[in-house]
Amino acid sequence: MSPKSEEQFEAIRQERKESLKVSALKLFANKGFKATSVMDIAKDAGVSKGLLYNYYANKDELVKELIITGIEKIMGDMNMDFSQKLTKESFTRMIEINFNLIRENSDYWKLYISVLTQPTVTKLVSQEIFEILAPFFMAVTGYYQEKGVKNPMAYAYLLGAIFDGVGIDYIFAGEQYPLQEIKNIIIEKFV
Amino acid sequence: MSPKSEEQFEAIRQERKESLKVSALKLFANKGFKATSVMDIAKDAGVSKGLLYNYYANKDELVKELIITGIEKIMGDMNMDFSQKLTKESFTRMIEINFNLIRENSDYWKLYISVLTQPTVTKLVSQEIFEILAPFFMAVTGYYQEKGVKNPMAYAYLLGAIFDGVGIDYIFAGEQYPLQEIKNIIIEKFV
DNA sequence: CTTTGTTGACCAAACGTTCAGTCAAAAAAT
DNA sequence: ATTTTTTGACTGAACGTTTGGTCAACAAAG
Repeated sequence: MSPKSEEQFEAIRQERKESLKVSALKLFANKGFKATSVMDIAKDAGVSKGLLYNYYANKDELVKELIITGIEKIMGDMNMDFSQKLTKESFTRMIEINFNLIRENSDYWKLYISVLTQPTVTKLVSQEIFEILAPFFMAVTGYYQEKGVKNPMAYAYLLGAIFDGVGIDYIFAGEQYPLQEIKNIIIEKFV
Repeated sequence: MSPKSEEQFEAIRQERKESLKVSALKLFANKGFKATSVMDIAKDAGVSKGLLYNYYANKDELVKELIITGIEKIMGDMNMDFSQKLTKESFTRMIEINFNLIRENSDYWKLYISVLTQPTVTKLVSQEIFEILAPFFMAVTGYYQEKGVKNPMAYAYLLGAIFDGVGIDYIFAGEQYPLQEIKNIIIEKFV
């Protein structure tokens, strides 16, 4: 019936979409959303400008998908079980994994931070980000509640802010930034 | 010799430049550098596009001046005397002033953060920012050295990261963000 | 008149987006 | 085997806008 099987076409499409996403992530993270043109992305992925519009309705939808799958990936890598309470050990492990992510997955971090900053992009995804991060936030709050601190929610907010701040400064300062030492201080003070 | 005294002209020029800076700051902070057009700025300031180029060589120079005078203003408002050692009291006061700045001067913060993020803009001012922040960083490091912690420099970096992270999250979350409570935790843990 | 602030029409370049048309590959027909 | 037909991924020229930046001309004021 058809010249190629649907599975073959699907495979080709997934490959191309992935290739476009890889290029777009790299460029958005290192040049910024507005500063990256659709042509830049297509060139980097080795395809024509038109093909990008076969796979994504527009530039906005592309960045939206990038951010959401990015955060989901990071949350997945963090490998936390939100259904049960955090222990000292799992909490420490979570912090350590997060610091590894900052170093190893810095492009995702750059994109995520630039989203928090650039209001044009924020509008597109703020609700989704909030929903994805909610369980994480709840778990951390629960941990501090258990610990009996005065203001568990503020602690959770603060920890999130620290991750954001360390990430942004690491991006800015580069390899010389003392990630290890800072991680140790945080574990000492906040576990 | 001149139809108006040089002082009069200078006053007019300073007024216009200031007006353009106010508009540019507002728009850069809330729309982003790339997303804000020169026309946007001129309209907001109530002047023509051409006049902007009478006062600033180009868009880059405008944002550069904004960022540098902005950080200098914040550092000035922080009112720290770097020539002498920080005490528990002055250190606490510094943290409190910084938190006030986050709330009261959020446009400067947004711009500063977006600079750290957007590589196009970063290149323009990274050296200057580094130089302006250096004394602050040294003083904080000295404080922790005096305190006898294991890694004073890492503490200074961490405190800087916390300011950045709290600032960015406050911008993102808005008025509901528990700035006060977080400030108290920081003072409790880091003074 | 001279000087200086100010304007807005103007420009080339770059932008996101569209779409008529091309092409290799596979199925169907011969 | 060979030819024909059908498919959908893929291209790139073209479109309408918008951009950062220029400049000749004008306004205002001594």
